[in-house]
Amino acid sequence: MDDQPRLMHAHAAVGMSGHPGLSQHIPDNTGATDGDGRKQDIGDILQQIMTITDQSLDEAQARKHALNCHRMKPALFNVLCDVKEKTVLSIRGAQEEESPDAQLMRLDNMLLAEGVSGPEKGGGSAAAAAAAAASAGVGADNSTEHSDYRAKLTQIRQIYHTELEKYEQACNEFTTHVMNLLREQSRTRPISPKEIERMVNIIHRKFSSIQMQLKQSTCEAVMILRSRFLDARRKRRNFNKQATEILNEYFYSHLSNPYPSEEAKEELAKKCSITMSQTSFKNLTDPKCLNDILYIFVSNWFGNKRIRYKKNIGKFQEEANIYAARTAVSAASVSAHGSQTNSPSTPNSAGSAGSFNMSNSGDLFMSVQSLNGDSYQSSQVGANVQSQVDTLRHVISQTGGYSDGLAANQMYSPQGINANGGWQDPTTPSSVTSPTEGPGSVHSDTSN
DNA sequence: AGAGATGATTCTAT
DNA sequence: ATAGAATCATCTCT
Repeated sequence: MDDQPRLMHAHAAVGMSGHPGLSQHIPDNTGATDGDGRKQDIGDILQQIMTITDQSLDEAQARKHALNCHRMKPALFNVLCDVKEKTVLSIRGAQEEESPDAQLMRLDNMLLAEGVSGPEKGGGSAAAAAAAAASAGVGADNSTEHSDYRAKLTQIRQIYHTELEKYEQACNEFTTHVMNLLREQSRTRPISPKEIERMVNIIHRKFSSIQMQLKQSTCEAVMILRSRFLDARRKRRNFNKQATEILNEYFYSHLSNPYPSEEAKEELAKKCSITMSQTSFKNLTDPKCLNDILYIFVSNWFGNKRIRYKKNIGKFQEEANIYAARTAVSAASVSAHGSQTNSPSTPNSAGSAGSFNMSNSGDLFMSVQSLNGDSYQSSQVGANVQSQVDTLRHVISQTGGYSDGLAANQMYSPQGINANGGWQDPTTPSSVTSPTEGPGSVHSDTSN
């Protein structure tokens, strides 16, 4: 601290000796013509400046006035400004300009993507909207969740904009205030306009770092909101029984190629939506939205089903038998009806409960029919499922010569599952596979 | 409470 | 873009 006066002394003395305009004033100053006298004079002035804060207010005011009126004041002021300029620059030069721009840009981009900053739009980003749409189908109170999400996002948006406005206003106010203050003080201490400008920059930087914090916490809030919302997506609700039956029936009746085409999936989604809309999705009023969601559900369901069936065929055997038998029963009933009504190709839309509306009777049943022609008796139509299964097993074991367990296995996957356990040509939609199958194929899929 | 079932998600390959 | 595979997370049943 005590170095400074001496430093100022030295600088001032050196600065002034080289100052072209100052030498003119000096002889008038005290009447002294030698350099020592000048130094003495400046030293006095500086001394007065240094001690000005130690004095009482009145005294100080008087001194201030005296100093302001002093003839050498402008020259000294300029010199002090120069000196200060140089020292301040050398101090600041090193530490300025580390750029937080990259992070700020990232935050800005994110806020823009999330729909917090930028033009107002309904539900935020595409991703968030998709998440919202997907999750809207999950819970019973899904649409409430959806609007909840949007409401919270709007809330964050509002808070962000309010705070941003506040910061901007505060920044402007503070800048103006500081500028006025510095301008005011520049009358009594060496403050150049350049320095004021620099101070304004410093203030802006400080405020922009605050702004960055605001942006950061806004981003965090959005992330938290989103993660909470995405978590809600995992909250699953099982399909109801009818919907599962619809899907299972399709699956087991297309076991050789359980890849429903887009249209088939849409139709399955529609079928499921009838039952689902009354239970799990009763709050989802938009049928288009419901179908879209169910389409995804159907896709998921088939994906899971295929993989799990393939992994453990034995486990699903019983289920396969039941659905095969059911299909057989309904198909037989159609066929029986057909022979009576002379319309054998009529699709079974009134068959077993919840059955998918397809003209196809299913792989298994077609196998049985083609293999056994007249052995499947219409008198058995309406008999209980178990007896149907037994009959079918019996028929298969007779014609195929497989043992019971193996027969069942072979029953459902003769054409479809290859040695690797994969279905043939999984990418081909089931609706277009049948005509290209081999001569021994009995797969018939005329749905859609 | 724990096991198993099941829908959803993510990653990789095609 | 879609399927398979692995995995996660939740639901349901015992």
